[in-house]
Order: sequence, then structure tokens, then C-alpha cells
Amino acid sequence: MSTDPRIRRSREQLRQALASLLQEVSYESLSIRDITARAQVGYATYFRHYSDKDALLMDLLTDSIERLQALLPPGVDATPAEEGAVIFEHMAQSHHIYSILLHGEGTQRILDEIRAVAVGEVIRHFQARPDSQVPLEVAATHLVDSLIALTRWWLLSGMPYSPQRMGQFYAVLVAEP
Amino acid sequence: MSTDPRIRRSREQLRQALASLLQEVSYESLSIRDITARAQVGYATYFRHYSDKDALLMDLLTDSIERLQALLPPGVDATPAEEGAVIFEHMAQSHHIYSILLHGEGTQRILDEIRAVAVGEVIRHFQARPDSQVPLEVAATHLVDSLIALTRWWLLSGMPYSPQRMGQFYAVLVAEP
DNA sequence: AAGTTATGATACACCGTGTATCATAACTCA
DNA sequence: TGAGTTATGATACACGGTGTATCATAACTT
Repeated sequence: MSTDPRIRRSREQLRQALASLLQEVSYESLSIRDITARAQVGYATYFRHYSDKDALLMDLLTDSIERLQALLPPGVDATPAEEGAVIFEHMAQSHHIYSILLHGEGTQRILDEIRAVAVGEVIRHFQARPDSQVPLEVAATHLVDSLIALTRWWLLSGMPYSPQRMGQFYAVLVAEP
Repeated sequence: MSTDPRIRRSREQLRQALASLLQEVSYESLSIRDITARAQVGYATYFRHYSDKDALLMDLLTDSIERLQALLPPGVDATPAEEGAVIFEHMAQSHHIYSILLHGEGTQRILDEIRAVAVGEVIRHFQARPDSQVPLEVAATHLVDSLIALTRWWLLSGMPYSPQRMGQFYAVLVAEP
């Protein structure tokens, strides 16, 4: 395993360096040299842990998304508005990194991965009910994409509404029909 | 004005070169040198007409979008499903370039511009009716984003449904509520 | 025909990426 | 503790793309 303290240290330094730099400048304008300089880690060492710039960002994002998944239990006991509020609240907490995911130039592939996972879960969740008017795949994709788009707009606009309010909007616009 | 035949020729050569190359390889993998080689135009000449790679792509996209706008008269005489069908049909015709817009890595800014224009038009169009449950800005953004997302998915999936069918899906999922 | 302007060719500086090398330090395990 | 293993830092390097500069020449305008 990766129990070697040197490995853990290097990765942690790099992760924190990226997280801290992202609060100052845009992701696109960052070079790997910038990151390694802030992390106080050798330039070549970066590539011993991450294949390219996106890999490190994906590492940070994976953590956040796992935290989000933990907030959404598989139980069906929440209304769409409540579920939405939980999601928007989580996004607000980590809005720095999600802003980069949703507005960045080089994060399309990462977002695609996340989207695919989410659509898969929605499809599994709704597998029972046959939706007569629209194929399930289309409806699930629409559900996920709309949530992503709402979040995108919300973060870009500086979160002008509360997470609870956004959850209601989501319920009215997307989940209700 | 730009009536000099040499200017028109250079630009047209570049535009056609990009359009033709986009049917062979991905936009990201293209270099400006590739484009000028195909266009039979000097490398330096490129920068006399376009500031960077995106500018040329934006030039092609602007044409397509103007053609789309011409298809959508300001009259309110069409149902959402019909309007949607017109849009999806247009996307199918120029699916090569729209695929790049919707799936490309470096096209986020261009898509943002288009999104902003579309949202503005929707807001102007619906200005009269007060939507009690959701602010107009949110609803309009959702409308546009959902249409973009639906198109995105449709093109990525190889257009598995007819434009008319997609127009119906759009009406059911987005426009109806 | 004379003056203007876009072009092609070329060279160039710049920057970021990813690989390679090697001495040294940090770690593991017996 | 000591011997062997492994990650690191420093450095150099090749590569590729970008955008600028220059200048003779060809194409255009009037």
C-alpha cells in the first residue's frame, strides 16, 4: 500500500497546494510548476504521483463527491426539495472546487465522468417505474443535467438564493414532472 | 471594409480548412499549423485574421447560430414540441460543429456567450407572465440549459431519436411545467 | 502605372509538458 | 542498530505549440 510517509506527504502537499492556489488564481492559468513550487515538492516528483494536472484536481473532487454521496442515503424518505437542499448546501461548502469543475475550461472530461455515475444511479433508482412519455435514459440524463446546470448557474451568480430555496426550485422545475 | 479579395480568400480558406479537418480529428488535437497547412495559407497569416484557435471556431459557430435564429421567428405561433423539433433538426444538420461546441474542452467560453444570449431572449419573451414559484431568471436559465443538455446528450449518443421525438421530450420535460 | 497592402517564408523567443539521470535522504525490515 | 530499498530533489533535456517580427514579393486599388 501507500503507507510510506514520504508518499503520503508528497501527495498531501500537492493536494493542499492546489486547493490553496485555487483560491487565488484560475485553474487554467496554473502550471504544474506553480503547484510544485507552492507544495515545496520537486517538479519531477509531481509525475510520480499524478499523470497530469487534471489527475490532481480529480483527486480533490473525488473526496468532495464521496462526502456528498455519504449525505444522500439510499433511502427514499426525502422529498425532492429536501434532497436538493442537501446537495446545494454541500456545493456551497466546497464551492471553490465545484466552481472550477463547473466553469473551468479543462474539466469537461472530469465532469463527464461524474455525470455518468450520477445518471447510472438515477436509472437504478427509478428502474421500477415505467415512464410512458419519455425513455428512462433521457429522463435520468435530464434530471442530472438540470441539477448540474442549476448548480452551475447558482455558483456563477454568487449563490444569490439559499440552498433550501434552490432545492425548491429544483423540485418545481425538474423533479415534479 | 474587408472587400479585398485576398482577405476574403484567406479567411474562407481557413474556415473551410477547419470545417474539413473537424470531420477527421478532434478540435483539441488540431494545431493552428495543421489548419494553415490544410488551408494552404501561411502560418503567420492566420494571426492576421484570428487572434487564436477559438476565434476561428467561433466564426464558424456564429454562422450556424445565425441560421438557427432565422429559423425561429419571433411569432408565438408554435408549440414547444414544434419549436424543439426545428432546433433539433438544425443541430442534426450541423452536428459536426455543434458536437465540438458541446463536448469540446476549450469551448466553454464560447458556449457561455451563446447561453447568455439565449437566456436574454427567453427572458424578454416571457417578460409578461409572472412566474410565482420560481424567479424568471432561474426559470429561463433552466429552460436554456436543459435544451443545451438535451442536445448535448443527443449528439453524444449518435442521435438515437428523431428531431421530432426529441422536440416532444423537450416539451414534456422542460417546457410543460 | 504608381502606390498600397496582404501574403509567404522564415526565424525567433517563450513557455509548459513529460522523461531521464543520479546522488542523497528517508524509510522498512530483520 | 544496520543493511537494503525506495522516494526525493535538482537538473538537464527534447518536444511541441504559440504568438511576434521581418522582409521581399505578389496581388490589389485608384
